[in-house]
Formats: sequence, C-alpha cells, structure tokens
Amino acid sequence: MANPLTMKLEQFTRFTPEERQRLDHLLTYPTKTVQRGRAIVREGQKVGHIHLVLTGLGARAKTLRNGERQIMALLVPGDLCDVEVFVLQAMDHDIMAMAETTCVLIPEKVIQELLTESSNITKALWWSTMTDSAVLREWIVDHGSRDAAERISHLMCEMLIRYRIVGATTDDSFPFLLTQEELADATGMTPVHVNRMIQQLRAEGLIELRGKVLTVLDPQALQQRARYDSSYLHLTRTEQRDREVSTRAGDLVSATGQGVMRDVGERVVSAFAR
Amino acid sequence: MANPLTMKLEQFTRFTPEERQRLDHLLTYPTKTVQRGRAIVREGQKVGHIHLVLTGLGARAKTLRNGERQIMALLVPGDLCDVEVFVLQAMDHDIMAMAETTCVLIPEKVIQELLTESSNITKALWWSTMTDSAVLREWIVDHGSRDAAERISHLMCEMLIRYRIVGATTDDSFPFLLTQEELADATGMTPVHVNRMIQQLRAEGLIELRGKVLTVLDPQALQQRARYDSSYLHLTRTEQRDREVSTRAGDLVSATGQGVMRDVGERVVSAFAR
DNA sequence: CGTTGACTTGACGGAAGTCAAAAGGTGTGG
DNA sequence: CCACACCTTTTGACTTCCGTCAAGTCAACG
Repeated sequence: MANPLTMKLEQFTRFTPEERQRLDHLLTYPTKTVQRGRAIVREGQKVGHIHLVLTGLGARAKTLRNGERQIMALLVPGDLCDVEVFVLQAMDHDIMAMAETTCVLIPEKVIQELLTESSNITKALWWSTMTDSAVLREWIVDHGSRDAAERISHLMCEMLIRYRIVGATTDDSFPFLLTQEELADATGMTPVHVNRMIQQLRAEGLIELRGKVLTVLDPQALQQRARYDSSYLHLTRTEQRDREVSTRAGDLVSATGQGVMRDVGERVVSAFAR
Repeated sequence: MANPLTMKLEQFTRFTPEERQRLDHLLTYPTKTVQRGRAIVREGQKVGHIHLVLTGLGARAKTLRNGERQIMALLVPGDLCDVEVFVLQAMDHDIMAMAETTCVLIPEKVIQELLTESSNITKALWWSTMTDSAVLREWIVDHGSRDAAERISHLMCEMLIRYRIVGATTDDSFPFLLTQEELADATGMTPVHVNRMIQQLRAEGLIELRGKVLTVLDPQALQQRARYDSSYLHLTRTEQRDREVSTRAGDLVSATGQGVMRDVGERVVSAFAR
C-alpha cells in the first residue's frame, strides 16, 4: 500500500531509500478502524501512541455546551492526529471519524526515536506541523473575511490539493465524505445555507457533487471564486533541497516510482498555478 | 527586566537556575523597536533570527486583494513570532505592530543549540507552539460558533489570562492596545458593530475600557458571557512535573522570586476557576 | 414498504453589514 | 495655548446575508 505520510512529506523534501524504509516501517504498527460518527480520540484523553490516518476522514471538533459543534480541522490520509501527546496533558478537543476511518497507532517512543535519528525526517515532520498551523490560520481568514460561497469553495480547493498530494484524486475528482451538516459545522454556517451555496456553485458550473464524490469542473474558476491562494500550504520543494539528496531509489512502484512522485508534485503545483 | 518568556514557559514546567540563566541570556541579543502600524516581519520574508516580543503588541495578519485585513493571532510579551523560519521557505503572513513594539532578535542557531542541549527547555518550547495551535483552533470556534458579543468578550478573557501570565496586569486591568478597527479585523466584524458590542458589554457592567486600559469588572460574569473555558491554554502545571525539579532558586526578585512566580501561577488559574 | 438520514425548498426574522455624519481625543505647529 | 488636522469612537437609518422554522423530496436499507 502506498504510504500517504511519505507522499505528503515529500512535498517538502526528498528522502533516501533508508528514510523511506523508516517511514514505511511506521505502517506496520497495529491499526484501528473507527465507524463514521464515532470518536478516534476524545477530549481529555491522553494515549501513549500517535494516530496516523490511512484511509477515511477525521475531524478535530469541539462541542459546546449548547450542543453546537465546530469542526476546526480535517484530517486526510497522511495526517497525524495528536502530536501534542508528547507534551500536553490531554487533548483539548475530540477527533471524530467523518467516515469509516483507519489509523495506524504509532507508539510515542518510535516517533521520538525517529526525531533523534534522522534530521531529514525530523525537519519534514516539523514542516508538517507548521503547515498544519498555517491551515488553521487560513481557516480563520475564511471565517472572518470570506462569505458563505467563498468559504465552501475555499474548503473544496484546499481538499482537492491535499487529496492530490496523497494520490487520492482522479483528475479533478476526489472523495468528499462530509455531509452538508458536517460541512456546516466546519464552515460555521447552517446546513440550510450550506445547501443553498452548493446549489449556487453547481449552477455556476464550478462543481459537481454526487454521492460522495466531488468533481471540480473548473479549478481555475473555483479558485478565483474562493479567492484561493495555496501558498499557505508551503508546497514548493526547493531546488536546493532537491540537490541535498542527489539520488533517489525507486519506491512503491519500484522502477517507475520516482517518476510517479515527481508527477504528483508537479500536478499539485500546476493545478493552481497563479 | 523580567523575562516574559520564562514567565510564560513556567506555566508548563519549572526551570533550574541554569535553565533560567540560559533563557535570560536570550534577552541580551540586539532588540528592534517597531512603530505602531508598521511590519515586524513581512509576508515572503525569510530572516535568520527569531523575534521574541518584549513589550507592545504584535499581530499575525493577512491582507486580501480587496484591502480587507484579517488578524489571525495576537502576540503579547513572551511570544515568539516566527519559529517557522527553521523549516519554511518564507512567512505566509505579516506580523504587524499594533503598538510600539520591541522584540529581541535571537539568532536561529542559538535556538537550535538550546533545543539540542536542554530537553526541559525544548519541551517547554514545544508546549508553547502546541498551545499556539490550540489558540488558533479556539479562534476558529470563536468565529464559527460565537456571536459578536461573545467573540469580543472571549478575546478579552484570553488576553486577561495571557497578560496575567507575563505579569502585565494589575488586578483585572491590562493594556488593551487594539483600536476598535483592529479589533474588528481580529474578530471578523465591522468596526461599527464592534463599537456597538463594546457599548453593550459596558452597559452590562462587565468591562470598563478607557484610554488603552481594559478593566474586567466581573471576570466570572465575563467568562460566562463569552462561554469561556481556558483549558485550551493548557496552563495547569502538574504535580509530577513540579516534582521533577525539586528545588528552585530565587529568580529576578531574588529571595522572594519563587513566591512571586507561584503567586502568578495560582492567580492565573484561580481567576477563572470552573 | 415503512423508516431513517440526507438533501432540498420556501417564507420569514434578525444579527450584523453598509453608509454617512457627528462627536470626541490627541498631537503638532503656529 | 490655541487651532487645526487627523484619527478614533459614537450614533442613526437602512439593507442584506444568513439563520430559523417547517415541510417536503429522495435514496438506501431492513
């Protein structure tokens, strides 16, 4: 199986065959599958391992006293759920499964070893948490400065890129596992209004959403509609970093692996070229 | 001068005299003072040192094409501005001075040395970035699930605690350096409506805001008004961690230093006891 | 074929945005 | 020390985007 974590981190750096092996080794730990609507990790909990999403979709969520729920982040395959366990007492929010979701449970000390032994992987993991913060900031901009239609299209643009990075898109289609109610929880609006906005985006010929698959009909136009600018994802792998690791052996797809990865990177960037 | 970074990090752990000295040493690096309205760090920039706020107030902000500005985070004394420089290519947002602000410029490699040499300080810095993320998430909840009056009072509750941590409050008063327009940029509303909500909070007898000083007249009530729950700040220093460092020498205030720090910690927690 | 959950549609109300103008501070220079 | 400019705060009238409530459609599934 492809390693979504590796695919994601390779947006930042290139790994040596040994580093890739180390990352692949992480997938050998026990997995846990959670049904839609149930919690992957609960607020107040403190567990000894880190959850890495392999398939499905997770969401960081807080439920307020009045029963209202706010989704603060979405976790796609390749995302780490709870790096905070290293230092924090307990989770300050829930992580819910928005669809049947499978995670690997990586023991805390395995990550810690990784962090001490490979500075390249360490940097990449650091990059990962930094971009997670950048996504949080962008969501604040979303809620503060964009109207309903923009918020929804912005989220769709972001998801398209993030799914593409882990190779979960076919052209401009990808699994859109949120119900409209959950989408409402994520964008801070009502399900009714979410529905109206989706209709509108459909009417504008920007998207097609049927079943649980979203097809972006005109990425350029959708991006413009959302006032989307992907720079906050910090995707561009630099020439300098590329040179640091001069040779790269084939990966999952053996001989053609390198080509595949390059393709992904280029497609991701080019989809929303400014 | 008191070290606001130390004061903040001691919410998480206790330091040995040596560790405190290392932290104090950071303040000896050159400082930079930025006038209100000017940038401390600009989007796209990549500098070789890290900014630590000593006095004043900074704000992470993005300016959209239409001139609208969104403030995504506020930086009070003791906050680090740009830890991302370690791994990211460039800043994806500006850091603006909301008032005359003084920062120390700590060379990147000094921080890196710190991270490799003292695991206690490393953990504390890690805690700091984790709580920064938690604050971002809470701001998303704010924008998504709270109405105008709640958003403003929530921000005031948060600021009261954060200023108290670094010893910048007198009772329940603290410097409130944002104009109503800037407050509007932070809460995602219009200056006019911010004004109306402030009037309302005044009328309800919750706050007093004159000049640049905010006095919280009834912390309990304001907290309730904002549906505020400080647990996302992860302030509670555990008994376990307290035992790890059994003795603590006096600090800035020499003999009475320990007592002072304890006081701060207790006051911070007790102010908003659940 | 009835039940359930997700999506859709319409009518109405309200919180917050918009526009505009006045009032209150504050600093600077004459 | 006044006068002026400038910024911030305040207030009022009007508009609009989105929330609310409620009913209705549709597909999936036992």
